[in-house]
Amino acid sequence: MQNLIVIAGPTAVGKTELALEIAEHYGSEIISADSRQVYRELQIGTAAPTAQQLARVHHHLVGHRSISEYYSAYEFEQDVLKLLNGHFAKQNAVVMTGGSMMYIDAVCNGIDEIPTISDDVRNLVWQTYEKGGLEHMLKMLETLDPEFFSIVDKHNAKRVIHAVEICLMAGKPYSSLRTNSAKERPFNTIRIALNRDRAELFERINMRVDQMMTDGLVDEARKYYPMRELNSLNTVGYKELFDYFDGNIPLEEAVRLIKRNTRRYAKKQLTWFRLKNDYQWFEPNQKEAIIEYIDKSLKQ
RNA sequence: GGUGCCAUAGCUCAGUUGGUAUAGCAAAGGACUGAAAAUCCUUGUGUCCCUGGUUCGAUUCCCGGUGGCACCA
Repeated sequence: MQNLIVIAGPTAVGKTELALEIAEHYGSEIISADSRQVYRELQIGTAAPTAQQLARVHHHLVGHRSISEYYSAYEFEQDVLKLLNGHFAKQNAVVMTGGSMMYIDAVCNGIDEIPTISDDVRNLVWQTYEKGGLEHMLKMLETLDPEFFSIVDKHNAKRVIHAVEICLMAGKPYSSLRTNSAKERPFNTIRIALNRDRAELFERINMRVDQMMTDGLVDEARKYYPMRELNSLNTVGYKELFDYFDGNIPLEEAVRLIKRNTRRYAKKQLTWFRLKNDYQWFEPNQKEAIIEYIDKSLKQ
């Protein structure tokens, strides 16, 4: 049986290096589960694997899209399933590592089938939102899908708007498409999450941001500044620098905010992985224990 | 050594005419099913430097310490 070894954890915890070692140990390649490293233009700010690391182990789903392309958890799920059925079909163990919570979830548990929103519908709904505001969107949703309306976070415009989009696109209520159940997978998943002392983690984050700055993050961000409206650029490390380019904040303030927002992101990841209590937790330096755990969990 | 000022949350600080207390920054907890590094919600975390005194009651007033800063020697 195929085994998918998932190595999750907060940003900057040390996933990349450990995943390389685990992959080398099992003679596997690596599937990256990172919603920003998929964009080939974003190298420095996403801490994408270096040429050296890529040479050590072959990586998949890194830099395979352009920032102008649409990509989502669903596409990621499809891409991974395709790899597992094709390229990795004969492999007993495959390593997947990254910090994108929903992407990992889409692969491990599946994601409900809903229609992809067309540009027409998306534009229409957003124009409606801009004109009528959140109040109006809530009213629309209440009519289109009273069931989802009753449970949606009514402060979260993005969720409300998306639900309306889905209803309009599908021609039926979003809630009718929600299965609330995990998909059966033909492979066994072994889920490992990495963590370390929080002060130490935050220190690593701060230092990594400083390193990104000396590696030329400002130049990288400036190159894509004209395209800042793209969703792919609504990303920590870039959006703060765009504010700096706008003249709204000094550079050192942008750097401070990048560090803070990265720390907050790490905290959010920890919350997610912790509450999905099917992860086995380790410190990144417990390589031997991790391998022992994997060996024990591998299914033939 | 002398004089003055200061000591409150992790940091910078407000305040209490005596009834155990603010803010900002930082932080903590949580939600999440096709844009998720996105988006959204909640939360003040405290020997008010220490000892003693006055008082029903002291973080607040007084004495004495301790530490810091400034000035004078």
